[in-house]
Amino acid sequence: MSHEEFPTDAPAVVTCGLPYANGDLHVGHLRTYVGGDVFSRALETLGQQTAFVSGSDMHGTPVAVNAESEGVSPESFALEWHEIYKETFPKFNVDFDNYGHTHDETNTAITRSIVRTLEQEGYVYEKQIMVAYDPIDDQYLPDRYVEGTCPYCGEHARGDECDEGCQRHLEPGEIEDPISAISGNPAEYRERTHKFFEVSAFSEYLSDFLDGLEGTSNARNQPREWIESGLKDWCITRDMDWGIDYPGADASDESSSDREADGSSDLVLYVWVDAPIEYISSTKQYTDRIGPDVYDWEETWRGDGEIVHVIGRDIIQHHTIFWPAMLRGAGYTEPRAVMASGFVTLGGKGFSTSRNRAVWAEEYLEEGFHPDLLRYYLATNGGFQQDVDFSWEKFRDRVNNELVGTVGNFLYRSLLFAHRNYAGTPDASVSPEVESRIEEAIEAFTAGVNDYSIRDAGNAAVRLASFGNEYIQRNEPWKLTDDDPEQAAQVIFDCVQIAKAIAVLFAPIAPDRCAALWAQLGEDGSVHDVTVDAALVPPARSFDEPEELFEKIPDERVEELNEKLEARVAEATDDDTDDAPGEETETTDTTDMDDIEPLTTDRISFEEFQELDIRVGEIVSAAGIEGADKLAKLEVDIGLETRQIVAGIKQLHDLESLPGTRVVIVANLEKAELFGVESNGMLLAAGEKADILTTHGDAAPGTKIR
RNA sequence: AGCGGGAUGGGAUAGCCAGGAGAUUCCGCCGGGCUCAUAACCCGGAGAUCGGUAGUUCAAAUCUACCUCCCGCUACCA
Repeated sequence: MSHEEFPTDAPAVVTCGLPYANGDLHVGHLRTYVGGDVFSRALETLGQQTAFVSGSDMHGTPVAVNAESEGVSPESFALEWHEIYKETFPKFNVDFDNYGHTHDETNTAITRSIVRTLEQEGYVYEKQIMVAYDPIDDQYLPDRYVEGTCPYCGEHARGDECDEGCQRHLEPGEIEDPISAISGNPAEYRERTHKFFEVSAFSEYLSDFLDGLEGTSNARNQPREWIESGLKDWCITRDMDWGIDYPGADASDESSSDREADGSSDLVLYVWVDAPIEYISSTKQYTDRIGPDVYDWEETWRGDGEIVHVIGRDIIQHHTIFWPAMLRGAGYTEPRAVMASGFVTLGGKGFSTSRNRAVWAEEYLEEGFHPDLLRYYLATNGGFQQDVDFSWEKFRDRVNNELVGTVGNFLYRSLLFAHRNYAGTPDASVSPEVESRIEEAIEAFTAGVNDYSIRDAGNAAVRLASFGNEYIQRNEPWKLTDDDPEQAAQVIFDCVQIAKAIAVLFAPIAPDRCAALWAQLGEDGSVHDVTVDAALVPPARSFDEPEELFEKIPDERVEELNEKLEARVAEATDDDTDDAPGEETETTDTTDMDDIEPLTTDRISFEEFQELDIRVGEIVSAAGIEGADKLAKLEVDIGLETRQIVAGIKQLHDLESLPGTRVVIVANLEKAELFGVESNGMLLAAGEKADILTTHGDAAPGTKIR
């Protein structure tokens, strides 16, 4: 299916993946929201009627568990985060037309209505499954509420997946020796009736849907595997209180009070059912607020709307399989595009919230940086689906060279010249050369939007500014004011026209700075209310002395920020060396086996050596990691605790003979995830053959090596 | 392991989907210019056989196959 180019006559909605209400936002998260905001603003600049919505994702086991551990209700726990998000986004000029949350009345009502429709259409069936239950606290234990032993590898595992061991996803009822994660009570299994959504019925539809899906290619390609290998039906209910109650079979259920009625009484909907529905609900709330004559949510979601989902690439499947199947089954409009962003790395490595290795949203602002700078960086640093690396150095370079040097400088030099010599725009009209160059920029901008490339759209303005610098330089108006005043006026008029075009075309990326520029140009109204045509409308006659739009970031600031970050990481790392391990993993390589090569000439200090916590350990168990050629998972007793360590020794040793072997490990190496298995330390071994180091005597496990 | 995304001058990135003059932009480097401008800006130059191998083609960074190395995903985590 091919789509008409933007702008179309239909209303569009741009949605951002819902932030999950249980933690702070960092620069990595911001990428998706900035991306969505830029895209929706750009659509509007093209003249497309657009709603931009999102909301907080309030439900789910993690919220319930975290709330429990803090001793507050899930609702107030999630609402607290919701309020924070709601306040944070505008600070980055991410201006949703509506920002709701999944627990509000609108979402509850629409969710129930959709689920009922799916039932009526015959897409939902019941099935008995085993669910863990805490008989002492009289509580069912879905997902992460239960812990126990993995039936496959014998590791300690969470109810939903073997998070420490083999990484398998566990079906409810599979885990052995279940205990409650909340109370610690031993749990038992009970047979429960759950609801399943017949996703498998949609495989043909979804396959066609993907063929016509626009956006980034990863969103189109990644889910194909699932369809080709056969879609599984989807359990859409959970045994818990926190969530949207599963709508009763009869149409008469109103609130959530009647939950003891029948077999499905305690069931709430799985969070991934009501989360995307918030896109619809949020749009409806927008309509409710401004009136259907301005924006009609039903035309969008039940008519011919242009639905664009902006998400992180980790939730592609939800938006390209489950969600369109639900929409289809319930008779809603299918999405036109899914834009799945790549991740943001920090200095080449993954963000790690537990190690505090992150640049937090609040922190960025507290450091005094303008939000538009970060927007520019995130939006234009690479293709949307590509990973983007953030570092203060790169940030400084791009701000100083591109925003200050190219864009800011062009605007300032032109407008200052215009103001000084003409008190505004000189009397002239745009030259053919500049007019066509601006038209070119508009085309590039439009093409960028239609390619779902916010980078291209953003660069259109920067390129135009670059042309402006070249143009003013080439024409040297400062020489012409005396020799050829008419020509000087012409050149400066052109420059002001370019400045105005930049204001229009760059506004999606830098809304605040472009609004300031617009005002500086003496234009009426808001730059956010105009469309691309305004770029060629003659500029206002008079304006005041301009101000510099962007400021340079001094090198010292970068050093300072890097030091702060390092110090913080060091502190966080120290903290968890000797106690609770953090949950987050880091993408680092521990597989680098030394070749027999030259000696390193760089010397390290004794202090640096002492930072290594090297210990004697004893292998308790060893097993190959399924699917991996070289990796083996080891349990190593290091006295104080038993560590899981992944080592590249699978084919080099007889794993069965390893238990009992005394080994040497680095205990404070940062954690890594190898082949999906967490490695908490490093086994020392020599050379390509991985000759395992041991001790000569019989030092006990845990003995420190120095 | 399967699947997805990468591998392009010193660094970072574009192009590839719609194959065609030895390739974009930013930084860095060398040389020059300008002085309106936030030591900014403009011009010129050096520098890449576009991860490897084999194909298709008159023609491949761009298509196909295989391979290597990174990153990610793999459904009842959100």
